[in-house]
Amino acid sequence: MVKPMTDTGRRRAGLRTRPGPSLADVAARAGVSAQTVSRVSMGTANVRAETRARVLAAMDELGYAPNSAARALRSGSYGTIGMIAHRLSRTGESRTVEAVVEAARAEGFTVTLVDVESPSSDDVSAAATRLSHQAIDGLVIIRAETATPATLVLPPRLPVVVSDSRFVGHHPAVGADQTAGGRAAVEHLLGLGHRTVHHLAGPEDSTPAQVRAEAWRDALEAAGRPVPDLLRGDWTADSGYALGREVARDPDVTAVFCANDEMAAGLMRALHEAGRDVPGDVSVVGFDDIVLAAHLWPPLTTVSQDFAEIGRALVDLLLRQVREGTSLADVHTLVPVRLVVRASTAPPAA
Amino acid sequence: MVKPMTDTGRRRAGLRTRPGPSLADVAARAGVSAQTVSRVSMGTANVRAETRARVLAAMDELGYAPNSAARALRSGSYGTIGMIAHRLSRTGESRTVEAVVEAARAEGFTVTLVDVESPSSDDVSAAATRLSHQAIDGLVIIRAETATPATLVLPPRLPVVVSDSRFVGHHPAVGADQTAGGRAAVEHLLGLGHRTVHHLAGPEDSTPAQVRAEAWRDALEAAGRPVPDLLRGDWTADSGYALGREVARDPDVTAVFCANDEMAAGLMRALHEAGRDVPGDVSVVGFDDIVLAAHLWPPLTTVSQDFAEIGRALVDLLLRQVREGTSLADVHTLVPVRLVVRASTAPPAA
DNA sequence: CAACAGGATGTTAACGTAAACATCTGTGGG
DNA sequence: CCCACAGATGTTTACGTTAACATCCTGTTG
Repeated sequence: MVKPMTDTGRRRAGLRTRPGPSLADVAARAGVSAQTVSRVSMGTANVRAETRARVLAAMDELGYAPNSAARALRSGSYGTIGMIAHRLSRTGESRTVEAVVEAARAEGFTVTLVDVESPSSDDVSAAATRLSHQAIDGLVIIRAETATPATLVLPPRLPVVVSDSRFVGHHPAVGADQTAGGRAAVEHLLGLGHRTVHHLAGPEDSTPAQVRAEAWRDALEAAGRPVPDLLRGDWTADSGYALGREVARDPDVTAVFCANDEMAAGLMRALHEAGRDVPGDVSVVGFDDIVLAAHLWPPLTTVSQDFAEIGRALVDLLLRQVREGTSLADVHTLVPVRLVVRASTAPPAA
Repeated sequence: MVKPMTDTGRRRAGLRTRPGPSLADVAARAGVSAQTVSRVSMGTANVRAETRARVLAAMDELGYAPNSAARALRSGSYGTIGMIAHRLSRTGESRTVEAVVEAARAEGFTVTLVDVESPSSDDVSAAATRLSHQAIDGLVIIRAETATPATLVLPPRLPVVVSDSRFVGHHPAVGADQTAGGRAAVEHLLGLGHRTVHHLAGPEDSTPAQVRAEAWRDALEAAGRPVPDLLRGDWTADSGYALGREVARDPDVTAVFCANDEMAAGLMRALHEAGRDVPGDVSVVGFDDIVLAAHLWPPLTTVSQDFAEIGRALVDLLLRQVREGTSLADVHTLVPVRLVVRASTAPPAA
């Protein structure tokens, strides 16, 4: 019986594969066995220098690239992390994505990205299932805002981390210390002499928005100050602008803590248009420290989150699970935040 | 000879695989052949409804998830696009990434992301090689700014698109019509009555920066206006601020076209600080239409790029190559831009 | 009633790789 | 001088899947 050839020409036509040369092709050209080529390809075992050179030359001539599917099938590891995000061009999201990609690269992993229409359990669950059909070793979920631990269904046996503290106890989580950030913002404004602080909040169904609002309320109550009605925004500068027009009409408002920088920008624009001075008439604090925060007018006092650290922590927590085969469901990493004081806050007018 | 078992227990220990049940396990449980399970899994061929139900039940009980490595090895397609980007939390980058992910999803593809330290040929080439070792069907390169067609080495046989018009003729490219955008910005300012327009440019080694600067120069020359010295920034708001302090001292400057919105924000801040009114004393135009552009003070007139369309075009061009096995090296898709006039531009003071 | 069509299902083989084991080569010590 | 040993290399096999082909069954039709 003829031994089946493995040369490049004989590939089946129907496959829309990209039919590069295989180990066997390189082996034939270099006059060695496929296993030796594999060893050179992985850079592992003992191969004579001259043999290695011959194999490398053959690889080069044939334009050999290892077939990752076969390699993964054989080795059981893909070198890839899956990541689910929602509206990933937003500041926090894109910076977290960047940080995770960066941290993953440092560990030799690449990142496969999926964005979901909505941060609901259904959409996130579906995305997770879809990703688990791809080649991934683990899964990072960025801010599954409206999903809950009870309704979020994840593929079995797949290591997961979530950047949402609500999932503590269900999945390992990493998050910025939003509570400390909110408290710091409020205390900074009270420390300047403001009687109380208003809050421009994010959407009701968002966990970070809830946490920041709670921190605001707690800090006011702890200081024995009156707690004004909360202003409900939706993260966008537009909503900040709309609510800012109301704020501008209310002379009682001297200090506003905004749940993110974009709403703060909208708010400040509304104040400018109404002829109210920032920080002369109204002090404004944001949250996120977006790139432009320092160059808004006036430069915005805000709470800075260390996205790089969050990314590293997410990847670290995930890869520990991937490598050890364990689950770290009860681990919760809290990354500190930092209040950056700029020119948008000042003592209230006498 | 005993037929080798394929049950879940007998897996080798050394492999850090995630040893889910296989087709064979499901088949055994459902009392059918592996092939039938495969058919159900793919949803393709004719399977009796009752059999299908039994197989689905077995899958469910065992928590079966298809092994994508094996599937890809067999079928030759991964359902994944590779993407290389630089500093991907920047506005243009993150919005392009989002658009590509979105467009890819619509085609049933996921996206594997790699960011590079620098947009140089070396780094991009290395990233491409690294990605080609991963499971990808094609490659999208976002703004390989300092790389050149001559020095950029890509894996053979891998379909590629580049969002950089310099690569036309070498690789299929998609880009916004930056020239038209720059021209529109300058003509808008001249149309308001300004004698000439200054330009705050991006870094020298960036193609988009070059193209925008060229468009600025051409538009001025076409109108027979003097061409002032170009102000060289680096995309950051900080550089815009630094150059803005000089601009603020020069009463001849009445109109500035900035190569991106962030530099425009820095510039406007410097003008505010110097007591120069925008647009009363100086008109400012940006480029990109970032989310905050409408809420800067004053709201920024800028050139809006259709990132969603760019993403769609990139994915379309790439998948056509993946599916047809052809290269479309000479295709160049130019996506139109749109000038958005807001409050940062006005006729010059009398 | 027999042959047949056509759908449902099973069997075989191969995708490219890497682990495990087998074999070969040269070297040094007894 | 021979054998033990170690390093280099080859051979075999299995990873989980799907294409191709083979087979089986059911109902229909001449």
